Amino acid sequence: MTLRFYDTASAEVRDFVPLIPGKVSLYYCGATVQGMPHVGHIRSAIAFDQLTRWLEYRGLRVTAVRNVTDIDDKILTKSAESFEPGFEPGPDTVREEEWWALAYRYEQEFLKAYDTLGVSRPTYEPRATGHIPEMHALVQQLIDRGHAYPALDDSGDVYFDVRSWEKYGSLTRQNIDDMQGAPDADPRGKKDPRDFALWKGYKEGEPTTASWVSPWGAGRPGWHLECSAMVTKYLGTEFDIHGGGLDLRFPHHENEMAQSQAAGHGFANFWMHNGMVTYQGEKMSKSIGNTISPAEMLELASPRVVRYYLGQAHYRSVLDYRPTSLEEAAAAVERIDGFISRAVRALSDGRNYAFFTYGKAPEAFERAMDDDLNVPQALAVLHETVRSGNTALTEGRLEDARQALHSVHDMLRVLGLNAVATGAVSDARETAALEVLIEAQLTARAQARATKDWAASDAIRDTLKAAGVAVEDGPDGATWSLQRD
RNA sequence: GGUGGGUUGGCCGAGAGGCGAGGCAGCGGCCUGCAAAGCCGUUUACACGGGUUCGAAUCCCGUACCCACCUCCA
Repeated sequence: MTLRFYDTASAEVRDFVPLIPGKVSLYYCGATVQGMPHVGHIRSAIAFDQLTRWLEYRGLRVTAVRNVTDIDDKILTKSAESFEPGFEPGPDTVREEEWWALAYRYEQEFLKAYDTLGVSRPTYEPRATGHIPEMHALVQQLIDRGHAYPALDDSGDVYFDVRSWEKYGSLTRQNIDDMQGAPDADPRGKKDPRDFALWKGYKEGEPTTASWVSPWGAGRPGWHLECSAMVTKYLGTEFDIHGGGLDLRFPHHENEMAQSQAAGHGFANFWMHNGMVTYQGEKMSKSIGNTISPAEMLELASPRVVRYYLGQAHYRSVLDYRPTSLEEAAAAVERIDGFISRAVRALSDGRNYAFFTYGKAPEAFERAMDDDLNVPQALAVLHETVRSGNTALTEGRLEDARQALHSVHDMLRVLGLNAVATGAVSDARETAALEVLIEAQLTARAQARATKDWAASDAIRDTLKAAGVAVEDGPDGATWSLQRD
Protein backbone atom coordinates (compact mmCIF):
# COMPACT_ATOMS: atom_id res chain seq x y z
CA MET A 1 0.00 0.00 0.00
CA THR A 2 1.28 3.38 -0.98
CA LEU A 3 -0.84 6.38 -0.28
CA ARG A 4 -0.32 9.24 -2.65
CA PHE A 5 -1.72 12.74 -2.33
CA TYR A 6 -1.43 15.92 -4.30
CA ASP A 7 0.50 18.50 -2.33
CA THR A 8 -0.23 22.09 -3.25
CA ALA A 9 3.13 23.30 -1.98
CA SER A 10 5.15 21.05 -4.26
CA ALA A 11 2.44 20.99 -6.96
CA GLU A 12 2.71 17.24 -7.45
CA VAL A 13 1.24 13.97 -6.33
CA ARG A 14 3.73 12.36 -3.98
CA ASP A 15 3.90 9.47 -1.55
CA PHE A 16 2.34 10.16 1.79
CA VAL A 17 4.44 9.02 4.73
CA PRO A 18 3.22 10.01 8.19
CA LEU A 19 5.71 11.88 10.34
CA ILE A 20 4.99 9.43 13.15
CA PRO A 21 4.40 5.89 11.90
CA GLY A 22 0.81 4.81 12.31
CA LYS A 23 -0.48 8.28 13.11
CA VAL A 24 -1.76 11.19 11.07
CA SER A 25 -2.20 14.76 12.23
CA LEU A 26 -4.72 16.59 10.07
CA TYR A 27 -5.80 20.20 10.36
CA TYR A 28 -8.41 21.57 8.03
CA CYS A 29 -10.03 24.95 7.89
CA GLY A 30 -13.62 25.00 8.97
CA ALA A 31 -15.77 28.06 8.87
CA THR A 32 -15.61 31.67 9.80
CA VAL A 33 -19.01 31.62 11.44
CA GLN A 34 -20.41 34.82 10.03
CA GLY A 35 -23.40 33.36 8.18
CA MET A 36 -25.32 30.27 7.22
CA PRO A 37 -23.32 27.39 5.76
CA HIS A 38 -23.51 26.95 2.01
CA VAL A 39 -22.79 23.79 0.09
CA GLY A 40 -19.22 24.83 -0.64
CA HIS A 41 -18.44 24.62 3.06
CA ILE A 42 -20.06 21.23 3.23
CA ARG A 43 -18.26 19.94 0.17
CA SER A 44 -14.97 20.83 1.79
CA ALA A 45 -15.94 19.11 5.03
CA ILE A 46 -17.06 16.03 3.12
CA ALA A 47 -13.78 15.91 1.20
CA PHE A 48 -11.74 15.93 4.40
CA ASP A 49 -14.17 13.53 6.03
CA GLN A 50 -13.52 11.11 3.17
CA LEU A 51 -9.79 11.66 3.63
CA THR A 52 -10.07 10.93 7.34
CA ARG A 53 -12.15 7.82 6.72
CA TRP A 54 -9.70 6.54 4.15
CA LEU A 55 -6.69 7.10 6.40
CA GLU A 56 -8.52 5.25 9.15
CA TYR A 57 -9.45 2.46 6.77
CA ARG A 58 -5.73 2.14 6.11
CA GLY A 59 -5.18 1.59 9.80
CA LEU A 60 -3.86 5.02 10.70
CA ARG A 61 -4.83 6.80 13.88
CA VAL A 62 -6.06 10.22 12.73
CA THR A 63 -6.15 13.30 14.92
CA ALA A 64 -8.35 15.70 13.00
CA VAL A 65 -8.62 19.32 14.07
CA ARG A 66 -11.04 21.73 12.41
CA ASN A 67 -11.08 25.33 13.53
CA VAL A 68 -14.00 27.61 14.22
CA THR A 69 -13.04 31.20 13.53
CA ASP A 70 -15.49 33.04 15.73
CA ILE A 71 -14.05 36.55 15.61
CA ASP A 72 -13.44 38.60 12.50
CA ASP A 73 -14.42 41.84 10.77
CA LYS A 74 -17.57 40.48 9.16
CA ILE A 75 -18.90 38.98 12.35
CA LEU A 76 -18.52 42.34 14.03
CA THR A 77 -20.03 44.18 11.07
CA LYS A 78 -23.04 41.91 10.86
CA SER A 79 -23.65 42.18 14.56
CA ALA A 80 -23.37 45.98 14.38
CA GLU A 81 -25.88 46.03 11.53
CA SER A 82 -28.40 44.15 13.61
CA PHE A 83 -28.39 47.04 16.07
CA GLU A 84 -29.08 49.69 13.44
CA PRO A 85 -32.47 51.45 13.75
CA GLY A 86 -34.08 50.28 10.49
CA PHE A 87 -32.82 46.70 10.74
CA GLU A 88 -35.35 44.16 9.52
CA PRO A 89 -34.41 40.61 10.49
CA GLY A 90 -34.46 38.08 7.66
CA PRO A 91 -34.96 34.33 7.97
CA ASP A 92 -31.36 33.85 9.09
CA THR A 93 -30.72 36.99 11.08
CA VAL A 94 -31.68 38.22 14.51
CA ARG A 95 -32.30 41.76 15.71
CA GLU A 96 -29.78 43.26 18.15
CA GLU A 97 -27.54 40.23 18.25
CA GLU A 98 -24.16 40.49 19.95
CA TRP A 99 -21.26 39.32 17.82
CA TRP A 100 -20.53 36.38 20.09
CA ALA A 101 -24.16 35.27 20.02
CA LEU A 102 -24.21 35.56 16.25
CA ALA A 103 -21.02 33.56 15.85
CA TYR A 104 -22.24 30.87 18.21
CA ARG A 105 -25.61 30.63 16.47
CA TYR A 106 -24.00 30.12 13.08
CA GLU A 107 -21.48 27.69 14.53
CA GLN A 108 -24.41 25.53 15.57
CA GLU A 109 -25.94 25.80 12.12
CA PHE A 110 -22.71 24.45 10.68
CA LEU A 111 -22.66 21.58 13.14
CA LYS A 112 -26.25 20.73 12.30
CA ALA A 113 -25.46 20.64 8.59
CA TYR A 114 -22.31 18.58 9.12
CA ASP A 115 -24.17 16.08 11.29
CA THR A 116 -27.11 15.76 8.91
CA LEU A 117 -24.79 15.00 6.03
CA GLY A 118 -22.72 12.47 7.88
CA VAL A 119 -19.53 14.49 8.27
CA SER A 120 -17.90 12.78 11.20
CA ARG A 121 -16.91 15.06 14.01
CA PRO A 122 -13.22 15.94 14.10
CA THR A 123 -11.17 14.96 17.10
CA TYR A 124 -11.38 18.57 18.25
CA GLU A 125 -12.86 21.87 17.13
CA PRO A 126 -11.01 24.75 18.74
CA ARG A 127 -12.39 28.31 18.62
CA ALA A 128 -10.22 31.29 17.82
CA THR A 129 -11.43 33.29 20.83
CA GLY A 130 -10.25 30.53 23.14
CA HIS A 131 -6.64 30.86 22.03
CA ILE A 132 -5.69 34.49 22.50
CA PRO A 133 -2.66 33.74 24.74
CA GLU A 134 -1.28 31.29 22.19
CA MET A 135 -1.64 33.96 19.53
CA HIS A 136 0.17 36.51 21.67
CA ALA A 137 3.06 34.11 22.15
CA LEU A 138 3.31 33.62 18.41
CA VAL A 139 3.22 37.35 17.71
CA GLN A 140 5.95 37.96 20.28
CA GLN A 141 8.06 35.24 18.73
CA LEU A 142 7.71 36.86 15.32
CA ILE A 143 8.62 40.29 16.67
CA ASP A 144 11.67 38.82 18.43
CA ARG A 145 12.80 37.18 15.24
CA GLY A 146 12.37 40.36 13.25
CA HIS A 147 9.41 39.24 11.15
CA ALA A 148 6.70 41.38 12.73
CA TYR A 149 6.42 44.93 13.98
CA PRO A 150 3.90 47.15 15.74
CA ALA A 151 2.25 49.58 13.34
CA LEU A 152 4.21 52.70 12.53
CA ASP A 153 1.14 54.81 13.35
CA ASP A 154 -0.72 54.64 16.65
CA SER A 155 -3.36 52.14 15.52
CA GLY A 156 -2.17 49.42 17.88
CA ASP A 157 -1.99 46.95 14.98
CA VAL A 158 0.87 44.48 14.64
CA TYR A 159 1.89 43.44 11.13
CA PHE A 160 3.76 40.57 9.61
CA ASP A 161 6.69 41.90 7.59
CA VAL A 162 6.44 40.02 4.29
CA ARG A 163 9.73 41.47 2.99
CA SER A 164 11.54 39.98 5.94
CA TRP A 165 10.58 36.47 4.93
CA GLU A 166 12.19 35.55 1.64
CA LYS A 167 9.99 32.47 1.20
CA TYR A 168 6.82 34.57 1.27
CA GLY A 169 4.67 33.52 -1.69
CA SER A 170 6.18 30.07 -2.05
CA LEU A 171 2.98 28.15 -1.33
CA THR A 172 1.25 29.77 -4.29
CA ARG A 173 4.41 30.35 -6.36
CA GLN A 174 4.01 34.04 -6.38
CA ASN A 175 6.53 36.81 -6.41
CA ILE A 176 5.74 39.65 -4.08
CA ASP A 177 6.59 42.16 -6.77
CA ASP A 178 4.22 40.54 -9.28
CA MET A 179 1.28 40.68 -6.92
CA GLN A 180 -1.44 43.12 -7.71
CA GLY A 181 -1.82 45.69 -5.01
CA ALA A 182 -5.16 45.52 -3.32
CA PRO A 183 -7.36 48.22 -4.84
CA ASP A 184 -8.58 49.34 -1.47
CA ALA A 185 -5.35 48.72 0.37
CA ASP A 186 -5.04 51.13 3.20
CA PRO A 187 -1.35 51.22 4.01
CA ARG A 188 -1.98 52.78 7.45
CA GLY A 189 1.13 52.05 9.43
CA LYS A 190 2.46 49.31 7.14
CA LYS A 191 5.97 49.08 5.77
CA ASP A 192 4.63 47.28 2.71
CA PRO A 193 1.01 47.20 1.54
CA ARG A 194 1.17 43.40 1.46
CA ASP A 195 2.01 43.18 5.15
CA PHE A 196 -0.93 41.61 6.93
CA ALA A 197 -2.31 42.20 10.40
CA LEU A 198 -1.46 39.70 13.11
CA TRP A 199 -3.15 41.82 15.74
CA LYS A 200 -5.74 44.55 15.22
CA GLY A 201 -5.78 47.44 17.67
CA TYR A 202 -9.07 48.30 19.33
CA LYS A 203 -10.98 51.04 17.54
CA GLU A 204 -13.50 53.46 18.95
CA GLY A 205 -17.04 52.13 18.63
CA GLU A 206 -16.16 48.44 18.53
CA PRO A 207 -17.69 46.32 21.26
CA THR A 208 -15.44 46.03 24.27
CA THR A 209 -16.30 42.32 24.36
CA ALA A 210 -14.30 41.99 21.14
CA SER A 211 -11.16 43.35 22.71
CA TRP A 212 -8.41 41.61 24.63
CA VAL A 213 -5.44 43.10 26.44
CA SER A 214 -2.10 42.47 24.81
CA PRO A 215 1.49 43.66 25.06
CA TRP A 216 0.73 45.93 22.07
CA GLY A 217 -2.45 47.38 23.46
CA ALA A 218 -6.05 46.27 23.51
CA GLY A 219 -7.30 44.63 20.36
CA ARG A 220 -8.31 41.44 18.61
CA PRO A 221 -6.61 38.85 16.43
CA GLY A 222 -6.20 39.26 12.71
CA TRP A 223 -7.35 36.55 10.35
CA HIS A 224 -4.74 33.77 9.74
CA LEU A 225 -3.19 33.99 13.19
CA GLU A 226 -5.75 31.75 14.88
CA CYS A 227 -5.00 28.80 12.62
CA SER A 228 -1.26 28.98 13.18
CA ALA A 229 -1.73 29.24 16.92
CA MET A 230 -4.25 26.42 17.19
CA VAL A 231 -2.59 23.97 14.85
CA THR A 232 0.66 24.32 16.79
CA LYS A 233 -1.08 23.87 20.11
CA TYR A 234 -2.88 20.67 19.17
CA LEU A 235 -0.76 19.09 16.45
CA GLY A 236 2.68 20.52 17.09
CA THR A 237 5.08 22.71 15.14
CA GLU A 238 5.22 20.10 12.39
CA PHE A 239 2.28 17.99 11.29
CA ASP A 240 1.13 15.84 8.39
CA ILE A 241 -1.66 17.52 6.46
CA HIS A 242 -3.20 20.97 6.30
CA GLY A 243 -6.39 21.21 4.30
CA GLY A 244 -9.00 23.68 3.18
CA GLY A 245 -10.80 25.14 0.20
CA LEU A 246 -8.83 26.17 -2.84
CA ASP A 247 -9.77 29.79 -2.29
CA LEU A 248 -7.93 29.73 1.02
CA ARG A 249 -4.55 29.10 -0.60
CA PHE A 250 -4.00 32.79 -0.83
CA PRO A 251 -3.90 34.80 1.27
CA HIS A 252 -5.00 32.64 4.18
CA HIS A 253 -2.73 29.63 3.89
CA GLU A 254 0.17 31.56 2.41
CA ASN A 255 0.08 33.86 5.41
CA GLU A 256 -0.36 31.04 7.87
CA MET A 257 2.61 29.23 6.44
CA ALA A 258 4.73 32.38 6.41
CA GLN A 259 4.03 33.35 10.00
CA SER A 260 4.51 29.81 11.33
CA GLN A 261 7.66 29.07 9.40
CA ALA A 262 9.06 32.49 10.21
CA ALA A 263 8.50 31.56 13.85
CA GLY A 264 10.69 28.52 13.27
CA HIS A 265 8.01 25.88 12.78
CA GLY A 266 8.27 23.18 10.15
CA PHE A 267 4.49 23.39 9.72
CA ALA A 268 2.50 21.28 7.25
CA ASN A 269 4.09 18.39 5.39
CA PHE A 270 1.23 18.25 2.89
CA TRP A 271 -1.20 20.96 1.76
CA MET A 272 -4.45 19.62 0.36
CA HIS A 273 -7.08 21.85 -1.21
CA ASN A 274 -10.54 20.94 -2.39
CA GLY A 275 -12.08 22.47 -5.51
CA MET A 276 -14.88 24.99 -5.54
CA VAL A 277 -18.57 24.37 -6.02
CA THR A 278 -19.91 26.40 -8.90
CA TYR A 279 -23.47 27.30 -9.75
CA GLN A 280 -23.92 26.75 -13.48
CA GLY A 281 -20.31 27.63 -14.13
CA GLU A 282 -19.85 30.46 -11.68
CA LYS A 283 -18.21 30.14 -8.31
CA MET A 284 -20.63 30.02 -5.43
CA SER A 285 -19.60 32.56 -2.89
CA LYS A 286 -20.83 34.68 -0.13
CA SER A 287 -19.85 37.84 -1.95
CA ILE A 288 -21.73 37.01 -5.18
CA GLY A 289 -24.70 35.62 -3.29
CA ASN A 290 -25.34 32.73 -5.68
CA THR A 291 -25.18 30.21 -2.89
CA ILE A 292 -27.39 27.27 -2.13
CA SER A 293 -27.75 26.37 1.46
CA PRO A 294 -27.62 22.76 2.56
CA ALA A 295 -31.14 23.33 3.84
CA GLU A 296 -32.33 24.21 0.34
CA MET A 297 -30.69 21.11 -1.06
CA LEU A 298 -32.25 19.00 1.66
CA GLU A 299 -35.65 20.20 0.55
CA LEU A 300 -34.92 18.77 -2.88
CA ALA A 301 -33.34 15.49 -1.87
CA SER A 302 -32.57 13.24 1.06
CA PRO A 303 -29.39 13.76 3.11
CA ARG A 304 -28.04 10.58 1.57
CA VAL A 305 -28.50 11.92 -1.95
CA VAL A 306 -27.00 15.30 -1.06
CA ARG A 307 -24.01 13.61 0.53
CA TYR A 308 -23.56 11.41 -2.54
CA TYR A 309 -23.79 14.40 -4.84
CA LEU A 310 -21.32 16.56 -2.94
CA GLY A 311 -18.90 13.70 -2.49
CA GLN A 312 -18.99 12.10 -5.93
CA ALA A 313 -16.52 14.23 -7.86
CA HIS A 314 -12.79 14.16 -7.34
CA TYR A 315 -12.07 16.48 -4.41
CA ARG A 316 -9.75 18.71 -6.42
CA SER A 317 -12.06 19.26 -9.37
CA VAL A 318 -14.73 21.87 -9.75
CA LEU A 319 -18.17 20.60 -8.85
CA ASP A 320 -20.80 22.34 -10.92
CA TYR A 321 -24.32 22.42 -9.55
CA ARG A 322 -27.18 22.38 -12.03
CA PRO A 323 -30.90 21.93 -11.46
CA THR A 324 -30.76 18.27 -12.52
CA SER A 325 -27.71 17.37 -10.41
CA LEU A 326 -29.63 16.06 -7.45
CA GLU A 327 -32.04 14.02 -9.56
CA GLU A 328 -29.11 12.27 -11.20
CA ALA A 329 -27.48 11.61 -7.86
CA ALA A 330 -30.78 10.30 -6.52
CA ALA A 331 -31.02 7.79 -9.37
CA ALA A 332 -27.52 6.52 -8.65
CA VAL A 333 -28.23 6.24 -4.92
CA GLU A 334 -31.49 4.40 -5.54
CA ARG A 335 -29.63 1.92 -7.68
CA ILE A 336 -27.26 1.19 -4.81
CA ASP A 337 -30.01 1.13 -2.19
CA GLY A 338 -32.20 -1.03 -4.41
CA PHE A 339 -29.50 -3.68 -4.49
CA ILE A 340 -29.00 -3.46 -0.73
CA SER A 341 -32.67 -3.93 0.07
CA ARG A 342 -33.09 -6.77 -2.45
CA ALA A 343 -29.99 -8.48 -1.15
CA VAL A 344 -30.98 -8.07 2.48
CA ARG A 345 -34.40 -9.48 1.66
CA ALA A 346 -32.95 -12.46 -0.17
CA LEU A 347 -30.40 -13.18 2.55
CA SER A 348 -32.54 -12.65 5.60
CA ASP A 349 -35.62 -14.83 5.14
CA GLY A 350 -37.75 -11.87 6.07
CA ARG A 351 -35.85 -11.37 9.31
CA ASN A 352 -33.46 -8.63 10.20
CA TYR A 353 -30.08 -8.91 8.60
CA ALA A 354 -27.18 -7.75 10.73
CA PHE A 355 -23.79 -6.67 9.51
CA PHE A 356 -21.48 -7.96 12.15
CA THR A 357 -18.20 -6.50 11.09
CA TYR A 358 -16.84 -4.32 8.38
CA GLY A 359 -14.30 -5.99 6.18
CA LYS A 360 -12.21 -5.19 3.18
CA ALA A 361 -13.23 -3.15 0.17
CA PRO A 362 -12.33 -4.52 -3.28
CA GLU A 363 -8.73 -4.02 -4.30
CA ALA A 364 -9.62 -1.84 -7.26
CA PHE A 365 -11.47 0.43 -4.87
CA GLU A 366 -8.45 0.56 -2.58
CA ARG A 367 -6.13 1.38 -5.45
CA ALA A 368 -8.39 4.21 -6.54
CA MET A 369 -8.60 5.70 -3.05
CA ASP A 370 -4.87 5.33 -2.43
CA ASP A 371 -4.24 7.34 -5.56
CA ASP A 372 -5.07 10.82 -4.30
CA LEU A 373 -8.58 9.81 -3.25
CA ASN A 374 -9.89 9.02 -6.70
CA VAL A 375 -13.50 8.82 -5.59
CA PRO A 376 -15.04 8.77 -9.10
CA GLN A 377 -13.03 5.69 -9.94
CA ALA A 378 -13.87 4.18 -6.57
CA LEU A 379 -17.55 4.79 -7.31
CA ALA A 380 -17.14 2.92 -10.58
CA VAL A 381 -15.99 -0.09 -8.55
CA LEU A 382 -18.96 0.35 -6.23
CA HIS A 383 -21.40 0.37 -9.15
CA GLU A 384 -19.73 -2.62 -10.76
CA THR A 385 -20.09 -4.50 -7.49
CA VAL A 386 -23.77 -3.57 -7.37
CA ARG A 387 -24.27 -4.90 -10.86
CA SER A 388 -22.52 -8.19 -10.22
CA GLY A 389 -24.46 -8.49 -6.96
CA ASN A 390 -27.72 -7.99 -8.82
CA THR A 391 -26.74 -10.65 -11.30
CA ALA A 392 -25.84 -13.01 -8.46
CA LEU A 393 -29.26 -12.43 -6.90
CA THR A 394 -31.04 -13.12 -10.17
CA GLU A 395 -29.10 -16.32 -10.65
CA GLY A 396 -29.63 -17.40 -7.06
CA ARG A 397 -25.93 -17.36 -6.14
CA LEU A 398 -26.60 -16.22 -2.60
CA GLU A 399 -23.04 -16.50 -1.32
CA ASP A 400 -21.81 -14.24 -4.13
CA ALA A 401 -24.65 -11.83 -3.40
CA ARG A 402 -23.70 -11.81 0.26
CA GLN A 403 -20.11 -10.97 -0.58
CA ALA A 404 -21.20 -8.19 -2.91
CA LEU A 405 -23.46 -6.82 -0.20
CA HIS A 406 -20.65 -6.78 2.33
CA SER A 407 -18.32 -5.13 -0.17
CA VAL A 408 -20.90 -2.46 -0.91
CA HIS A 409 -21.28 -1.74 2.79
CA ASP A 410 -17.52 -1.48 3.23
CA MET A 411 -17.28 0.99 0.38
CA LEU A 412 -20.24 3.04 1.56
CA ARG A 413 -18.66 3.36 4.97
CA VAL A 414 -15.46 4.76 3.50
CA LEU A 415 -17.45 7.21 1.43
CA GLY A 416 -19.42 8.25 4.48
CA LEU A 417 -22.74 7.05 3.11
CA ASN A 418 -23.27 4.24 5.58
CA ALA A 419 -24.99 6.19 8.30
CA VAL A 420 -26.60 9.00 6.40
CA ALA A 421 -30.36 9.10 6.72
CA THR A 422 -32.48 8.28 3.74
CA GLY A 423 -34.84 11.04 4.69
CA ALA A 424 -37.68 8.84 5.84
CA VAL A 425 -37.80 9.85 9.45
CA SER A 426 -41.11 8.93 10.96
CA ASP A 427 -42.86 7.92 14.09
CA ALA A 428 -42.55 4.21 14.88
CA ARG A 429 -46.28 3.81 15.52
CA GLU A 430 -47.14 5.53 12.26
CA THR A 431 -44.77 3.23 10.44
CA ALA A 432 -46.31 0.19 12.06
CA ALA A 433 -49.82 1.34 11.17
CA LEU A 434 -48.77 2.05 7.61
CA GLU A 435 -47.22 -1.38 7.32
CA VAL A 436 -50.44 -3.13 8.39
CA LEU A 437 -52.54 -1.09 5.97
CA ILE A 438 -50.26 -1.62 3.03
CA GLU A 439 -49.81 -5.32 3.71
CA ALA A 440 -53.61 -5.67 3.73
CA GLN A 441 -53.76 -3.96 0.35
CA LEU A 442 -51.04 -6.22 -1.01
CA THR A 443 -52.85 -9.30 0.26
CA ALA A 444 -56.02 -8.20 -1.52
CA ARG A 445 -53.99 -7.52 -4.62
CA ALA A 446 -52.37 -10.95 -4.45
CA GLN A 447 -55.83 -12.53 -4.35
CA ALA A 448 -56.92 -10.50 -7.36
CA ARG A 449 -53.80 -11.56 -9.22
CA ALA A 450 -54.42 -15.19 -8.34
CA THR A 451 -57.72 -14.98 -10.22
CA LYS A 452 -56.08 -12.93 -12.99
CA ASP A 453 -58.28 -9.96 -12.15
CA TRP A 454 -55.74 -7.51 -13.56
CA ALA A 455 -58.06 -4.53 -13.35
CA ALA A 456 -58.51 -4.92 -9.60
CA SER A 457 -54.82 -5.65 -9.13
CA ASP A 458 -53.73 -2.57 -11.07
CA ALA A 459 -56.27 -0.41 -9.29
CA ILE A 460 -54.73 -1.28 -5.95
CA ARG A 461 -51.25 -0.59 -7.26
CA ASP A 462 -52.38 2.76 -8.69
CA THR A 463 -53.99 3.77 -5.41
CA LEU A 464 -50.85 2.96 -3.50
CA LYS A 465 -48.75 4.77 -6.04
CA ALA A 466 -50.89 7.87 -5.67
CA ALA A 467 -50.19 7.65 -1.95
CA GLY A 468 -46.46 7.53 -2.62
CA VAL A 469 -46.02 3.81 -2.16
CA ALA A 470 -44.20 1.97 -4.93
CA VAL A 471 -45.13 -1.67 -5.45
CA GLU A 472 -42.83 -4.10 -7.21
CA ASP A 473 -43.68 -7.68 -8.11
CA GLY A 474 -40.96 -10.25 -7.68
CA PRO A 475 -40.69 -14.01 -7.82
CA ASP A 476 -41.57 -14.23 -4.11
CA GLY A 477 -44.47 -11.82 -4.16
CA ALA A 478 -44.80 -8.07 -4.06
CA THR A 479 -42.64 -5.66 -2.12
CA TRP A 480 -43.31 -2.06 -1.35
CA SER A 481 -41.29 1.02 -0.54
CA LEU A 482 -41.99 4.65 0.14
CA GLN A 483 -41.09 6.84 -2.81
CA ARG A 484 -38.78 9.69 -2.02
CA ASP A 485 -38.71 13.26 -3.25
C1' G B 1 0.37 41.93 -15.42
C1' G B 2 1.46 37.36 -12.09
C1' U B 3 0.07 32.22 -10.41
C1' G B 4 -2.62 27.70 -10.74
C1' G B 5 -6.38 24.53 -12.99
C1' G B 6 -9.38 23.18 -17.05
C1' U B 7 -11.91 22.01 -22.36
C1' U B 8 -13.71 13.98 -22.76
C1' G B 9 -20.05 11.22 -25.94
C1' G B 10 -27.13 14.02 -25.26
C1' C B 11 -25.61 15.28 -19.74
C1' C B 12 -22.33 14.38 -15.42
C1' G B 13 -17.57 12.53 -14.75
C1' A B 14 -12.65 9.25 -14.33
C1' G B 15 -8.36 8.05 -17.19
C1' A B 16 -2.97 9.98 -19.07
C1' G B 17 1.08 6.47 -25.20
C1' G B 18 -2.04 0.59 -27.60
C1' C B 19 -6.71 -2.84 -24.51
C1' G B 20 -14.12 1.42 -24.82
C1' A B 21 -14.15 3.56 -16.15
C1' G B 22 -18.70 4.47 -14.05
C1' G B 23 -23.39 7.02 -13.43
C1' C B 24 -27.74 9.66 -15.60
C1' A B 25 -30.96 10.21 -19.91
C1' G B 26 -32.53 8.00 -24.66
C1' C B 27 -33.14 3.74 -27.90
C1' G B 28 -33.41 -1.81 -28.77
C1' G B 29 -33.73 -6.60 -26.42
C1' C B 30 -34.48 -10.36 -22.22
C1' C B 31 -37.72 -11.00 -18.02
C1' U B 32 -42.96 -9.59 -16.63
C1' G B 33 -50.39 -10.44 -17.25
C1' C B 34 -48.98 -5.12 -17.56
C1' A B 35 -45.63 -2.24 -14.90
C1' A B 36 -41.41 -1.41 -11.81
C1' A B 37 -36.74 -3.18 -10.71
C1' G B 38 -32.84 -6.02 -12.70
C1' C B 39 -29.78 -7.92 -16.73
C1' C B 40 -27.72 -7.52 -21.98
C1' G B 41 -26.66 -4.31 -26.13
C1' U B 42 -26.22 0.75 -27.96
C1' U B 43 -23.14 2.22 -34.26
C1' U B 44 -14.48 5.29 -34.01
C1' A B 45 -16.02 10.81 -26.97
C1' C B 46 -11.56 13.32 -26.06
C1' A B 47 -11.45 22.27 -27.95
C1' C B 48 -8.62 23.63 -32.61
C1' G B 49 -3.93 23.55 -35.83
C1' G B 50 0.71 21.41 -36.44
C1' G B 51 4.55 17.87 -34.77
C1' U B 52 6.93 13.26 -32.33
C1' U B 53 5.70 7.91 -32.65
C1' C B 54 4.58 1.57 -35.64
C1' G B 55 0.56 3.75 -32.62
C1' A B 56 -1.64 10.13 -29.41
C1' A B 57 -7.60 11.88 -25.79
C1' U B 58 -2.70 10.97 -23.32
C1' C B 59 3.89 13.53 -25.13
C1' C B 60 5.88 18.36 -27.68
C1' C B 61 4.89 23.34 -30.07
C1' G B 62 1.24 26.88 -31.15
C1' U B 63 -3.94 28.88 -31.00
C1' A B 64 -8.78 29.66 -28.96
C1' C B 65 -12.02 29.63 -25.03
C1' C B 66 -13.41 28.82 -19.73
C1' C B 67 -12.55 28.91 -14.36
C1' A B 68 -10.04 30.15 -9.80
C1' C B 69 -6.58 33.13 -6.82
C1' C B 70 -3.47 37.86 -6.48
C1' U B 71 -5.45 40.49 1.22
C1' C B 72 -13.93 39.01 2.49
C1' C B 73 -14.40 33.66 0.84
C1' A B 74 -14.76 26.20 1.86
